[in-house]
Amino acid sequence: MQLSNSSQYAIRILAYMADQKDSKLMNATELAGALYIPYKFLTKIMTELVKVGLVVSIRGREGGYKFEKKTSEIMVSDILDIFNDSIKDEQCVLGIGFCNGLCKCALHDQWMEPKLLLQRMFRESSLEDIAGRGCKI
Amino acid sequence: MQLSNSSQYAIRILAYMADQKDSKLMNATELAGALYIPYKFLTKIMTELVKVGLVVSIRGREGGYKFEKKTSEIMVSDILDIFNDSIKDEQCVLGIGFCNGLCKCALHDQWMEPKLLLQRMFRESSLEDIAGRGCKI
DNA sequence: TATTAATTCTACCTTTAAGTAGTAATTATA
DNA sequence: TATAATTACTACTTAAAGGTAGAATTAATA
Repeated sequence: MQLSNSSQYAIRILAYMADQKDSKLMNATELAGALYIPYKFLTKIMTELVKVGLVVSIRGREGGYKFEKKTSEIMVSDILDIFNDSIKDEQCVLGIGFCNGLCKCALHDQWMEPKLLLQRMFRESSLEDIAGRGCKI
Repeated sequence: MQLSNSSQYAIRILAYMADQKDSKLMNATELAGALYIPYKFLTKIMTELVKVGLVVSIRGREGGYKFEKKTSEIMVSDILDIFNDSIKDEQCVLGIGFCNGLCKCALHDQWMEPKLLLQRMFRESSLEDIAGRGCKI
């Protein structure tokens, strides 16, 4: 019952970037060092984020990453979607494909409330919202 | 963001068993057939459940499985614990080892509410409670 | 006692997530 | 233009989850 490492890392990276006062370019070495994420794994994740258009990368010397979209427009749920890690409506907590009102799983009703809360939390929290919360790791 | 297959299967198996009116012995073939779970994988899971004392097994002809404890005393959280799938207090949603009041992750506060709901749901739902809910799959 | 139907054990196979390594491509700057 | 610093690409390795196969063990019953 947890997020994948990729999602966790991605959220931490983006929240860290969003927290930088000036929207300066940040490079992989810096991010990996600050966030204790394996460098090579971090660059792999960043490349994903570039591909989906959340951030842009500047290659070459003095290069790095910066946001493509405004941090107020990037929701945590967007990040989870990239790594197939979201909580969609169709997903049954017990893995039953056709769990719905007619034929539902044994936990369907109890699951509904926390599920809705989770969905809301992920969908309504933007990077701007969460940046700067807690410690910077 | 989901339970492991083992946990999902185990919950479905035990809920199904709990739903049988007479607490008769149920064998692996029957359970696998009814619940569309691979037979060999099901027996592997059942052996786990026997080892931790949730069910007893009767070997040999006319054998099968039945509950060791009362279904009102088996909580869903007990099942999740077996497969290292629970939502413990220490677990940070972003995987930070020391996420707590002093140094917390960016999602700490938002995560708190759904987390508590999930914990409560798992901890307070017994097999007796959920048996017979929804369809029998 | 032999047979049969059941669980259990051991070992293996497959797939996926997680992480690593090396090199190519790019670009600012000296 | 050469160099150094950066991201991107390709391919590999490792570990864990998920699942399979077959033989051993157990016990009821004919």
